[in-house]
Amino acid sequence: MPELPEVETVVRLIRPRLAERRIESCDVRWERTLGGIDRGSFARAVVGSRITRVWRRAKFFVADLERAGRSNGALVGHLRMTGRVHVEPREFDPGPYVKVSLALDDGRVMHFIDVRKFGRLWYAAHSDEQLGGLGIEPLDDAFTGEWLFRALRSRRRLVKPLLLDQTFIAGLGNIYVDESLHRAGIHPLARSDRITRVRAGRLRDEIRATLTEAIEREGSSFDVFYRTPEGNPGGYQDEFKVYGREGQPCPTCGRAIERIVVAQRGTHVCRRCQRR
DNA sequence: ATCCTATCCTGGCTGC
DNA sequence: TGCAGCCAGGATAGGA
Repeated sequence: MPELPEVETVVRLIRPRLAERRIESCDVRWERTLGGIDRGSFARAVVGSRITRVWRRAKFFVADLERAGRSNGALVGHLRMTGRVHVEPREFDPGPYVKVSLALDDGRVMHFIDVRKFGRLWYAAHSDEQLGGLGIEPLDDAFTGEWLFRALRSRRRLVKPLLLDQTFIAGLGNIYVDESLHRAGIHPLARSDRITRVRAGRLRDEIRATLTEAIEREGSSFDVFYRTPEGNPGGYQDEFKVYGREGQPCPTCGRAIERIVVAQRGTHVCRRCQRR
């Protein structure tokens, strides 16, 4: 599923194709993708705008807009589970699952494609409408071991659901939480307020290493859904140590990886390497 | 404060 | 081969 590394990959690939482009028209095939406004309002808001900057926050991608020389809010997107973004020539066939298409002034078209319809492409007068409640960005300098230690201690929750909570740390999803916890030797059912300073520091380092390595590999593609905007799969799924490896040996100790359910999420864990 | 369940969706898989 | 039923999963709302 698209998490921080996948969205970062998407942003890096679409940025050069969107920056400085003007939106000339739009075609909305599934209105609910717009997240609450009707297609007419959406079109009035975005058509005629120029995209000034493309960036990422957590699992959101953002395209800042400007019209008549003045800031005009932003397009804010979330791929949820099966969303994809393509920026392609007019002749490109986006397939049956395209939800919103934005025609650009260089002849290309940005397509928002989504099989399961959970993804969203909002127009926001201010991007904080979607981004305001998010927690710390795990690749920011402010995300230190000491910060994480204190933050974990200030809550009394199971560590995995807490790491998935986007108001706590923004950008991690099921895959990278399982991988980071394994690399840090922490059991997903560990209580957040019982994690020591040393182990919190280790967890911070492993979260950052996991995300950084995944970005280098252009994300993870373990099923048919996630592809880069150029249609290529990512490569990080080959590095998974626990995710999707139930019954297979732990790369560290050889014990069979177990699959349990934590917070209604499939959770992959090595009982020998990960301590509660 | 925290946890649990349902909801949104549909392709793909399992089992008969 | 066909089909019913279940599952995955990010985020959120509402209830316990």
